[in-house]
Amino acid sequence: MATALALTDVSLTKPADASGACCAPLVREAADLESAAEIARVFKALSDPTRVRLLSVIAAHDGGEACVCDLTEPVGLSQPTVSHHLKLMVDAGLLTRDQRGKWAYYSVVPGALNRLGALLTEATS
Amino acid sequence: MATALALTDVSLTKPADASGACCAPLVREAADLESAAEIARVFKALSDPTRVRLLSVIAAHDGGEACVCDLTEPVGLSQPTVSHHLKLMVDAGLLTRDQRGKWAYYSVVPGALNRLGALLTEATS
DNA sequence: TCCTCAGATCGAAGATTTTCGATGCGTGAA
DNA sequence: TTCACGCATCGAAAATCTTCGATCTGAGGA
Repeated sequence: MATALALTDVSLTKPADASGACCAPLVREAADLESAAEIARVFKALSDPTRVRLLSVIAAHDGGEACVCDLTEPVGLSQPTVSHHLKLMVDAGLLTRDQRGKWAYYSVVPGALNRLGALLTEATS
Repeated sequence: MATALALTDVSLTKPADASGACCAPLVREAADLESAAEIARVFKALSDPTRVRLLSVIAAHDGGEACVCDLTEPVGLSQPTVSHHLKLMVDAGLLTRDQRGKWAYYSVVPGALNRLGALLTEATS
């Protein structure tokens, strides 16, 4: 299985300029099996309170990035658990990991949340 | 516990016209424990491929609504399983249920997906 | 080289989810 | 009233997820 199914894959599955330009991709037509699974995988990355907090803390952190040591205390979980959640979000294409020296810095993938939100939001203003 | 935590609750938690008007609510500041749990609960409703398909099929169906008998065949699962998934989405505030005669018609809550998408999308065009 | 530290990985325990067949409930028709 | 139908609910089995302590790896300093 592919380990790095980024959000770009989801948006590429259903071009925004398809037939009807009325609704959000999810609403426009019945999603096929494959794209439904891709979409669900990304939403699953945000389906846990701990991961929502991690994403939020990272984004609000200084410079838009944070290392694991910055994250264990805010969420009150062990280091292996935090590492596990971060890996899930990296695999989902929501976060990137950058190793600098002894530290691993995580940051939100630019545009990832926007692309995910566009799946849900109608095109009509 | 409250069974009907609709999406409106989520958006009310963090008013869009807060301090900084730069980013999406999720990114603006560290989400507290309570709102993170609320947000995750709604995303969890979309974290299963079957539920993504159900939502999509319902929205694309004639009149924007569908009964359970219309949904079992597209997703290829048993009637109790489909009923279970639909109940989860109703509880999450994504669907409404309308019983008419012997049939129960499900439809997407107007604006629910838009509000959810607004959580992810930056305010700046 | 050796030690320390940050973080990933490895089992494993417990909780949650997904799914089904069986059954109960309410509606409308006979 | 009785029957058939649509759907919800009820266990229960299997799969998946969350979490942890223990351990491994890799980088930097002494």
